[in-house]
Amino acid sequence: MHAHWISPDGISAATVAQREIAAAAERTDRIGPVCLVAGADTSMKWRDSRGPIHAAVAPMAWPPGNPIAPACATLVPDIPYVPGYLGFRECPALIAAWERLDRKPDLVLVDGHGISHPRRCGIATHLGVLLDVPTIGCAKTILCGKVEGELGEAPGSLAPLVDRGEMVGMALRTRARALPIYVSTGHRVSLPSAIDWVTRLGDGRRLPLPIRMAHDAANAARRASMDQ
DNA sequence: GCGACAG
DNA sequence: ATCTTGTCGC
Repeated sequence: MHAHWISPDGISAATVAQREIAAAAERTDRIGPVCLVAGADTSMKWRDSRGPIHAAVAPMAWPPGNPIAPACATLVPDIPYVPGYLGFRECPALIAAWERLDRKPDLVLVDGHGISHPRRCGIATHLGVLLDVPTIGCAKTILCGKVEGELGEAPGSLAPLVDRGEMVGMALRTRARALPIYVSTGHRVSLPSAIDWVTRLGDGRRLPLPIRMAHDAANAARRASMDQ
């Protein structure tokens, strides 16, 4: 692990780091028993790309059981949002939240892409490699590639997401009459397993439950810090 | 050079 | 990502 995987010195160093992280990422299953599965997301003020980032990691017992408190952290990012480099902006805050957890989750669903990224290094892959934890990417829109064929209308329908001849993820219809989400391998989880987990963790909404819990917790942290 | 561009 | 209320439809 290298310092420039977290804070590279400039855009070209960041690009080099992403290629190294992508090479270190594992696309096959290396998951232990899953007792705790988490969602990870961030929240920030409107039109304030340099303002503080509020990150949350929200664990849930698996199989579902007693509620578990999410962990949050707030950090001012070094860089504004640049498409393709989200991991450098948001991973530090997410890692700070992760370190506040009493029990570390066995699997993390991240809001954003895994390997469905121009250099196969989306935020789910970035975070997974930095923490050496199994991760899955769940994105609401495409960053690169295109959906091959027609996606069915029924919940559970799948269609490959292909970039430069490589299948990098799947479009998944999680809910009737809703746009699909794009599921990809982050780290240490195969694509079929990723689809299985996202399906199992779905509860009739577009995004899987752990990601929504993290989204809500990050928003609550931001609001608490704002009106005060 | 042009267009596209997660959160 | 985020602002903001109601309103319409299943």
